[in-house]
Amino acid sequence: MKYYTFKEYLINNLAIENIHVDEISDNLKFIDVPKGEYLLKEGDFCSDIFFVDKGLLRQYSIDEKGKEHILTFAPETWFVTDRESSFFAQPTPYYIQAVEETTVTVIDDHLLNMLSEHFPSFTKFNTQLLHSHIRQLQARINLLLSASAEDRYLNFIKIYPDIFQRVPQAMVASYLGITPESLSRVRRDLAMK
Amino acid sequence: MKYYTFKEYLINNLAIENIHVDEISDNLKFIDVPKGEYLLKEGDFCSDIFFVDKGLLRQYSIDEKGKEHILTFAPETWFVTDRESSFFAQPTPYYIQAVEETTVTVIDDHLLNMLSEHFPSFTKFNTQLLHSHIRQLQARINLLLSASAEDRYLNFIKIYPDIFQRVPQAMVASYLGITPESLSRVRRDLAMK
DNA sequence: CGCCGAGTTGAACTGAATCAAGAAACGTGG
DNA sequence: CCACGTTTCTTGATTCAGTTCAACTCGGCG
Repeated sequence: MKYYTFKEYLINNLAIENIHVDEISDNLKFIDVPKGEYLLKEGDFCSDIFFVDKGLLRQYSIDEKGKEHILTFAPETWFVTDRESSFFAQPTPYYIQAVEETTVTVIDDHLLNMLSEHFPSFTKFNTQLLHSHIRQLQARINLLLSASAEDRYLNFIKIYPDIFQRVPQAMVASYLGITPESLSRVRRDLAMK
Repeated sequence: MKYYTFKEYLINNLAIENIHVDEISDNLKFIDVPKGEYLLKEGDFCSDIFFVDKGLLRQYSIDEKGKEHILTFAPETWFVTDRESSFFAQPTPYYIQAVEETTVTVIDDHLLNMLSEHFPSFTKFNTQLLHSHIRQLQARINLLLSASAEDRYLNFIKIYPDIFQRVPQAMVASYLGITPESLSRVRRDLAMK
């Protein structure tokens, strides 16, 4: 499978000339995150945005009973961050962990400013990304408010069929807000129909 | 109680001189929404942002079974919108309705551009608003994934004590993702403790 | 006075959680 | 390439939080 690098992503989405992107290429920082390792832990502050070049991350929290709750899966060409933590000077309540061995491009404040200054379209693009994120979060809240475990599962495999193949089933359950046992039963019951 | 107008809101948040804000004041459009009336209905497209000057709005969806699910309460100084619908050229799945008689300032694309051009700080402010929205949505998802009806209720009255006083209890239940009956019982049980 | 909408209460029901035990799949080293 | 231990998934029995449906109370208002 071929994935976009961050550079290619910029070219495709911002209508920026290859040659101009090269100017920033030298400034790109990458991080390699081995499977199971963390990019961010509860209590950290994060002002960077991470672009996933290869691999798969998950963002999750741990409640008082020690249960994990997955907020986001981030496969290739996705962004993850908890910029909110540094925006509001409050430590993040989330972990960001590599589900598979993962490589990310680090977009720090310096690079962010640089992109905004060099490419007028970038700010607009960034705003659009935020709107898209909001829409997705709202849709998920709506689903959590209205749909059964089964419906949420069906919705998940429809929207993220690839992710379902790449993560343990228990993580999907955690994303859906149900137990691994329940997800197993939901799947069995669907298979029998 | 004294509320900000949109103008005052700008002055307070953007460090803009009063005199400059006057320049845009003439361009402001207001809408009066009587109690129970709609600002937006399922299937509409919305590129405007609404700033609530006075009153209280709710944004909600209706599922296949006819049940309402409240996504947002927007009291004074809050923004509501489903700009996402016009951003992505998909009709909104949500209704925006006045819970009380409400007055909003309409921030349309024209005004938005004007604000961005005149006030460099506006774009940054706008981005920050979006981030704040994201943080709030994530926190809510996290709560829906991890907390019981009782915990969600306690969290709600802690964060929005004023809203709880202003809307029918059934709407709070709908926001929390439980039935009115369940909320009534949760409250009774808490009162007995 | 009587109606009406909002909230409460009760009893039966149900979807999903919990706890505990097995089965299958997986990868690592011999 | 097999054998073993670990992790992942499934299944069953039981419990529980929250739903459903129906009846009732209360306060406001014509």
